[in-house]
Amino acid sequence: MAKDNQFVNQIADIETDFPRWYTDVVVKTKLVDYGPVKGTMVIRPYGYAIWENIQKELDARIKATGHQNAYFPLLIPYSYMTREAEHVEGFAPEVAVVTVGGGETLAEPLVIRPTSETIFGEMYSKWLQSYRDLPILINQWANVMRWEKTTRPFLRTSEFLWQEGHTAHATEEEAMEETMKMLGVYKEFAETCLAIPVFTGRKTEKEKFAGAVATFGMEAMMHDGKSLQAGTSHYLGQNFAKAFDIQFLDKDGTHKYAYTTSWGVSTRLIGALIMAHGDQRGLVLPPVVAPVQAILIPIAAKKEGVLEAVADLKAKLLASGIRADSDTTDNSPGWKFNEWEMKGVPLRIELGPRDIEAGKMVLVRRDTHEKVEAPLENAAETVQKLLADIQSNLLKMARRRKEERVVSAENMDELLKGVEGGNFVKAGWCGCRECEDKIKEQTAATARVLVEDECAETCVCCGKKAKHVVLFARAY
RNA sequence: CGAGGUGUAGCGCAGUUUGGUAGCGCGCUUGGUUCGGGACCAAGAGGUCGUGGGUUCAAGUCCCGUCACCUCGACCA
Repeated sequence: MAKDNQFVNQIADIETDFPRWYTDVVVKTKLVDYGPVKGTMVIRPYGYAIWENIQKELDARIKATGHQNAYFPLLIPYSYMTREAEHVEGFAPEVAVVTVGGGETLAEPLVIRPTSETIFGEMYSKWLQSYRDLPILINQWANVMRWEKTTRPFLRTSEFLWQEGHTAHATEEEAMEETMKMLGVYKEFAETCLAIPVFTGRKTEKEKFAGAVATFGMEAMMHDGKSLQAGTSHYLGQNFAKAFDIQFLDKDGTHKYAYTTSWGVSTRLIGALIMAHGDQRGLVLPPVVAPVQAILIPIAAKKEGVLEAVADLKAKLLASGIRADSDTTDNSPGWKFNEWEMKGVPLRIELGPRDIEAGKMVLVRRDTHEKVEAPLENAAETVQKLLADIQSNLLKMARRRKEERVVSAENMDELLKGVEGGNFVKAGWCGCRECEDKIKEQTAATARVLVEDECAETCVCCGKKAKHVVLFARAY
């Protein structure tokens, strides 16, 4: 028991000190380390492997919906930023600007992209001639930089990795369809791969992307009941088309502005993963994106045949596509159990002399801590099945939490009580900015998304007739 | 940008009140014994005390400046 406490003390308490728990976990599990420049992070191999798995799964979905990958430049002429009024207003305060190159002051300053609508817009206006050229469906995987005031690894860093899709369409309907389609892709991806159920919906004017006509977001509930915006999809209308002259000659012989969209998810998803599934022992990674799906721990490794059996089993698992690894260091088994649990590996396999003699292995699930024995024969199938079960169980548990922690509020007291209890709160809203601001001021909760197909009588704040039902929550 | 906090060995910290040869735990290296929930023994390596100046016979410690990072707020994927 004493040793148990010693272990627990290595990470802050998840219930009472969640922020500290988060930073403890990301650093101790070697997902990330702080960079020398404020707000920057080094994504270490273990963390980057998660990102690669996210990329692999999401990229396949982006391509399956007809998009192609490309790469646009990091540096954007400052003047591009100023062409769309709302866009520059939103992003100017947080761009990093390059003013010197090769030792000389530049004629025009360059911004390090905070997002790429402007340079995509500029290029699309060059490339687009005819309605036959539409739609243009391009995605890029890139880094972007935003000079954030306060930062936390994965959740908010000055530089982060993401994918940004930028599309151009002939009609409003098509562009809107694209916007919703990609929001749907994100939702399916989050649930299937990350085991994170999400709320999706339209954002309020205040929370909208700078320069968009409408922004749709997906919000995920974290362990502490706060919300994390895990992805967004924007319908840009003709705002950027007009600012960048993205025109085409239509069938009817007239020039028309295109309708554009943009959508993105970032390395913040890794933060979502950590905060949605983690527990007191550390990370809990869904098998689909876990860098190591099964960790093999030899017991009494120096006894004859143990290491050979471990290597043998590992090879078998690898051969059937399971991301298996073995820990053959000199640390004690107990040390390894705790270490790999903290690192969130979905499945641990113990193999010792007694098991080998009996032709079996011991399997321990990270999600339930359930310990089972299984024959070494057909080990790969057993492991595959367990991994699939862990994946679906994580989603099930997250879904249950998500459903249990949505409450309704009729007035400000109920709204405050709701969010203080770590809930998402549904409430009526009159639609005015004053009420939205007042709610934030009094409850620290913001409008996450507008809820469709639900009605409310009155605004939770002013009591006037409600226009929308809004999902309120405190957010990261 | 506002409010707090912290900079001493790879990591976590003590030492600063009251100035007097740089310490502890973990980790690391070597050898040995161990191994089914964070093992143990022995011997080692490792620090211009964030940085610049000042006071002093003497500064990790006192004074002035400065930089960085962390946390919390206002802004954001």
